[in-house]
Amino acid sequence: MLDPKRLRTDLDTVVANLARRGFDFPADEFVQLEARRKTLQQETEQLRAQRNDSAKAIGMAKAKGEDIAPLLEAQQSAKAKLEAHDNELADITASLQSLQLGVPNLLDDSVPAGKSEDDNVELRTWSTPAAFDFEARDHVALGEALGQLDFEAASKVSGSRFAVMRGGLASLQRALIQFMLDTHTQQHGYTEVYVPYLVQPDALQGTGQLPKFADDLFAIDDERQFYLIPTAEVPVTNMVREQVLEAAALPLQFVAHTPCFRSEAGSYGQDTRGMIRQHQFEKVELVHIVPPAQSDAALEALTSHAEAILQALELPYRVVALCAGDVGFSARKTYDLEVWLPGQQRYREISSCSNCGDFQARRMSARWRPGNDQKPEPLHTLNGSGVAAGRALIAVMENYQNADGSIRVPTVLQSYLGGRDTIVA
RNA sequence: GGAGAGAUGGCUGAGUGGUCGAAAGCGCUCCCCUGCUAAGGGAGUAUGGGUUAAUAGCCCAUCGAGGGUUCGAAUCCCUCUCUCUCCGCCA
Repeated sequence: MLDPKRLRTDLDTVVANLARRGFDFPADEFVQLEARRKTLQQETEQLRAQRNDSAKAIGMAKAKGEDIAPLLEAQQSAKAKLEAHDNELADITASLQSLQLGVPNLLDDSVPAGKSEDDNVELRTWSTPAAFDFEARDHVALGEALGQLDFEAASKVSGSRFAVMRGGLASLQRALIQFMLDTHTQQHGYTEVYVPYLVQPDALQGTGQLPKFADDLFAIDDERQFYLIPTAEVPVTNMVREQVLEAAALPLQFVAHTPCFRSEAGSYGQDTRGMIRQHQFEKVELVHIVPPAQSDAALEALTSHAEAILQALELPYRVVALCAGDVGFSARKTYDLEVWLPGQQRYREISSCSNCGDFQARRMSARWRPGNDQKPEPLHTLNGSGVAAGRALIAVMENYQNADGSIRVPTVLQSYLGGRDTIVA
């Protein structure tokens, strides 16, 4: 949610900023609603003040034993008027609210111009893709040849966009997750958290998935309103909702491993081969909760923490700055890490690191107190994958493949697999 | 799943229809007094919104949430949520 004060006082700048994303802010509608809200709210509050005064007067008159009948009569007529005002104000407020909940975050000035992912800007690359003296296979061919990746079994159980893994591959994914968690907690100062995988609508509204992106989510068919989390960002960031944190308690850095569930509606035909795009995948997520002045630096730090994982795994990758048209709804700036996949001969997203500024904090009312005598202010929130385990597994398979179809285990993972250095059929 | 109790400001805890946004205590902040690691006196100390140059005033809202009754609700009624205790069940 954008700062409502800014929307009122600095609308032109806001509209121009949102236009960079290709978002057309309904300025006329907003100004009209806002003007109506203002007068209506003032009138309503005035009526209420009058009612309060009269009620007090009635109480005092009654205490003195005076006749209160005429006073009561006057109150009756004022009551209907107040009620009408109340109702209209509630309508206007609801309209304004839903308008505002659908508006994406403002972009940071450093976000490059552009419309789609084709306009993203490569910032740096790390390492160079290895040359194979045989034809590199993709993870599907490798996994099926190993007999450890089974899409047929998965589709029998759950349909398309699911995978079953067995043996070495299943263990390898677990090792990756374990390694990532250990690295972030032991070397990068994160606190590991375990969180619910089912969340309520308020949490999703807090991080920005709702109300606009309900189609991307899996809702539980139950009288209780649960959704499966699309990312750990949702439960982890919402841990600070409706709180006022003391300055001394900040910054917070959390890491969580969770499965993620995405409906992938609207991605028909995209990445249908293999497990690049699944309804269910494992991810290690990093979340920072910081004072506003620190969020720019925190984004760089968080990104470097995700990079450290790929470096330790010796996977070639590049860092791109998302362009204006590609930055997500809640973010004001995003870096993507893209890992090299020999099977596809291209870089694919494996981590997305975003600074959401105060956008999510406003939605969930997560605040901090800058100083003893100061009022609470919205915090800044950041999140990033550190990294997506399913895609990390694919990257390891494809980059570490041998001519015979076996897969070498990256050095840092070997201790997690009982010293094993190769995955074989 | 069954039975019961509860939810008030940073904390403890009063308050069952009328100057209650809320006593008191604790904590915290500032000032005064005091020559000393103490005590005493005074003032202040919630959040959101509106208005405003203003985190100065003033106004509105908020006593778990949402409805209702009433001229008036922390107080009465209804629904829901959560917490605690006991029993049952389970990982």
